[in-house]
Amino acid sequence: MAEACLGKHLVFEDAGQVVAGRIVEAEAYLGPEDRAAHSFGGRRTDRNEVMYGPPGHAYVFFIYGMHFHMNLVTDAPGFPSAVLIRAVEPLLGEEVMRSRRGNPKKRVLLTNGPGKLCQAFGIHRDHGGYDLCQPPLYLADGPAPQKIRRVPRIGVDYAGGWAKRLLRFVDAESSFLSVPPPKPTRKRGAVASVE
DNA sequence: TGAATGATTTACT
DNA sequence: GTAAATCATTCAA
Repeated sequence: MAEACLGKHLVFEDAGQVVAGRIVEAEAYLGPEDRAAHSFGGRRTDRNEVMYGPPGHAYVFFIYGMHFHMNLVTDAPGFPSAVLIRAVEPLLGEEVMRSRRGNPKKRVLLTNGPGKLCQAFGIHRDHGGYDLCQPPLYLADGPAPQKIRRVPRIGVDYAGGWAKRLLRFVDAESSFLSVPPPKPTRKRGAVASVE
């Protein structure tokens, strides 16, 4: 599921401005069993409520007092799994992104991180729960990456054994990744078939 | 009612 | 490389 998100185009129409990006990095969060997920333990709260709803919706949350993250709810109602969008490549509205991000010198700094891309897209708390199948926030088909790499997730070391799981999917050829892949290993698959 | 913490980013040493 | 910024949500009392 998370793998299928790579290459898709994330489009957001807001205030007459249209911004779009190609997803190059995503992480899977697997419901009640995943210690790194907000839905761990089956706790159903106001914040993660949307993860328990139908798939295809946006789960946006505020973290660290200053950043937003965007997820795609991926599983059936009642099972809280989601895919975190960690990085995209700018396609449309790059100037809008640039102004929102404070005119960074390097184009890559616009969207190479979860908090960065949300700021660039202008996504915030109020967009949580949006249906991603229709405007103003939606996904469109795009070319799949030629080389997809599975690597451990980022920033979830506290998750015990789950931190080692290869639940992060990246476009190996993209230069917009939030963190460069650890090793140029070419071996993939052969790990937990969880998705 | 109060304290702890996080799916991060940025700046500074 | 290390530390600070900063607040909604969560856990404890």
